[in-house]
Amino acid sequence: MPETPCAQDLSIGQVAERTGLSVHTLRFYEREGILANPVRRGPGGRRFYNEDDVEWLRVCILLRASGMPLPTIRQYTELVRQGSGTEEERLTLLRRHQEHVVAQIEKLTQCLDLITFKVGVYEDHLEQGPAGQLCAASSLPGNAEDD
Amino acid sequence: MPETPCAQDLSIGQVAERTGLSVHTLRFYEREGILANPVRRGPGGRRFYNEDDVEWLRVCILLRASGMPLPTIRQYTELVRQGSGTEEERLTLLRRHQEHVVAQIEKLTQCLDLITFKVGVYEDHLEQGPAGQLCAASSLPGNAEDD
DNA sequence: CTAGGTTCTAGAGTCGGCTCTAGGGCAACC
DNA sequence: GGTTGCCCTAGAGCCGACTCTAGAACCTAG
Repeated sequence: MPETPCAQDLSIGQVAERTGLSVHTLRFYEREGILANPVRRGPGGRRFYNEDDVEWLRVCILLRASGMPLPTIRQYTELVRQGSGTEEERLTLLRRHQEHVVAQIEKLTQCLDLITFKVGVYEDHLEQGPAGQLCAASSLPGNAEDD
Repeated sequence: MPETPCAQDLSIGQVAERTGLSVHTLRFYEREGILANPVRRGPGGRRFYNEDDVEWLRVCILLRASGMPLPTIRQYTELVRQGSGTEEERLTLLRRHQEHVVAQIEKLTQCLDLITFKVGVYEDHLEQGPAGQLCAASSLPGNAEDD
């Protein structure tokens, strides 16, 4: 049922601009059930969004950015769509993801430590023997890496 | 030129065990040029690895885990294979990745903040109205999310 | 001597997450 | 009335990183 678009309605292109997603991705997300409210359609079947949709998308983008897979986002979206009564489940889902993100940060911090260590090693190495290979045997055996 | 395997040589299966990669992935990584030294072959064309290879793989796994794409790992591997003289390039590559990881951690920390906030909101909500929906209008309009 | 386990190669398949194409509609401007 | 520009659908294509299959060789134990 195509409604008359009102002032604050946004076209898919405008939403793309505001969210940084492509129009392709917006349609794709819709197919994937990632939109909290069903998209209204204007004449000619054109989608209309509002600011709430944009807000919701921003949340989804953030969830994606933190590694939540689309199926999980859909699950969360469905819970929200079902309205009150699903709060506990939403909480559970968010908590699980929270743990996931914490774990990711820990892992990355670990990696960062090693990378930073390696960077340090190379910096020292380049400071000490800047031009040629003065001390040839210092770090040869294949990988100077392994310590 | 199949060499005689010596005591510390490891089969692909043993390396898989030690690294947590599958044998498939090990062969795949080899094809992708991710191994610092060329894999030696025993009779029947069987691969033999040593502890250094395992160490190198562990580094690669860590780089992967921190989001370095395989082509970049290959690039790094090639620099290492080329030996001394490429230290500056390796440093540049590692520094770039370092920045990347730092940015990732920042992003994730941002996401975590929002998720934690949301978790808090739901916790409060569930504490206040635990059983039924006593305060029906408190968070209805589609997404209780948008603030 | 056979059965089971490990390995080999080349190449196909999978999965997640987009991204793009073809083919068409509608509206506005020149 | 043609051109430009945004929009539509259905479906194909792509990319990264694996993951698996088929068919065959080898080694070891029973």
